[in-house]
Amino acid sequence: MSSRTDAPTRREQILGEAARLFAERGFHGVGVDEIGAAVGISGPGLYRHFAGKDAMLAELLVGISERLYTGGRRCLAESAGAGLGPEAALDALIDRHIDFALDDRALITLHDRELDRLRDSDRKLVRQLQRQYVELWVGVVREVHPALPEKEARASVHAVFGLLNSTPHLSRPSALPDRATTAALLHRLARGAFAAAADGARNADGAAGA
Amino acid sequence: MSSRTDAPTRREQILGEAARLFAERGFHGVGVDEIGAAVGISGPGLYRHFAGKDAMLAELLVGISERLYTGGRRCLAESAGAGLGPEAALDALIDRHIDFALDDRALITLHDRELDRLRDSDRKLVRQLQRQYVELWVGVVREVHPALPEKEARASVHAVFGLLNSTPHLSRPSALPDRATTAALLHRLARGAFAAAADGARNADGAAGA
DNA sequence: TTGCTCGGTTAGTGAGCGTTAACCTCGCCA
DNA sequence: TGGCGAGGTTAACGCTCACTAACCGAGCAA
Repeated sequence: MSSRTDAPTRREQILGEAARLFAERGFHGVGVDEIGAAVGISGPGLYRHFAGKDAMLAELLVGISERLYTGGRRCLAESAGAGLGPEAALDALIDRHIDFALDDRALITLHDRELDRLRDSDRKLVRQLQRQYVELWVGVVREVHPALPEKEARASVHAVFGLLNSTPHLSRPSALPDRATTAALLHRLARGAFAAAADGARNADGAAGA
Repeated sequence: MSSRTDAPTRREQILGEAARLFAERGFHGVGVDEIGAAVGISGPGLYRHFAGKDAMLAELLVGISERLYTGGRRCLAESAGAGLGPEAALDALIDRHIDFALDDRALITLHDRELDRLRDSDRKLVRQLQRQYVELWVGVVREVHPALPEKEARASVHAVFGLLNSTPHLSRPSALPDRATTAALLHRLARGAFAAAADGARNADGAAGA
């Protein structure tokens, strides 16, 4: 009984600020002194909590990949457990991902920006989790849209991730409508994209001209 | 009579390699020696062509922003000149952006990743060009889908950029279908996304519940 | 020939930064 | 009360890296 939005431990506090700073200025663009200052201690004090700057990034990236993947699995399990069909499952996956993109913008940004700064083993782990997460989506998308070939489904999933993850790239978030409207809009965009991909694949099936 | 895929000048060669390297490992992750080595000269020889590392990044980012914006304007002008409607104009914009995303993957990656490494004046310029480019799209999208409110149209355009720019993020491009198929797929995804955004906006107009 | 510019070279410098060392001070348990 | 570990501090080290200095050889014009 201690983890749920209790007072954040020092480690968590550091990770949060590090994520924000890394997302803002890039891993190499942020010094340890800055991270320390952001949590009120200075510089090398961080080494009481982490082995080094790399370790912070690794923990962030592995953490988010795991949360995305296990969260996605839980989504599908719950949806199946409730006897719902693939449409509802896809909706649930999309909504969960949108929550992530809107709530943890910094982490989303890091996720596809700083992956190659990791040690080989960590990078492999993150890549594997990402792949599994993608395959989760591909499976559901192809249940909803059986006409879509697997390769195109996978490319579509990647593209929709780009779509859903686009809001953190905005310079000033004030340009967005309120959260609920934005979430609904992103959801519609994603569903519409998948539907169009499948539609086009069906039409192009026999007639591959203009 | 000297620029069109003639032998690339040294400057262009350097810029090309720098773009590739920056995209791969980030601006701070690449040393000048590496860039030099990539074009066969070593290290400080670059300073005969550029004032510094920053200048290369600036030229790359300003260059791509300008090409996107002026390219988009030309698209619309040609489309209007041919007496075509907004649907065709939107298709042309999308296709042009897809060409960009597929041909200049490195530049697309840099474009939204390293913008804050620039001097203030350059960053302002790039931001302004980006804004103008977005507004180009917003105008056309709202002609095609008048039901879509401006704020949502703008957010949708940003999201679709994320979608179209997603392919460079792929670890290995071999996962994609061939270029023509990919381009067609991306086009369908983008159009489908816009259509769904507009559709939902129309439906949600009077009934804002579940 | 002379001499200048263009585009290289290698050596060196100075700053920034991740990391470590050495030390200090609470709070707590025996 | 005495010790000790957890979590800080400042100082310093060493490496990396952008950039500069000094030099050089080809091409070419006068």
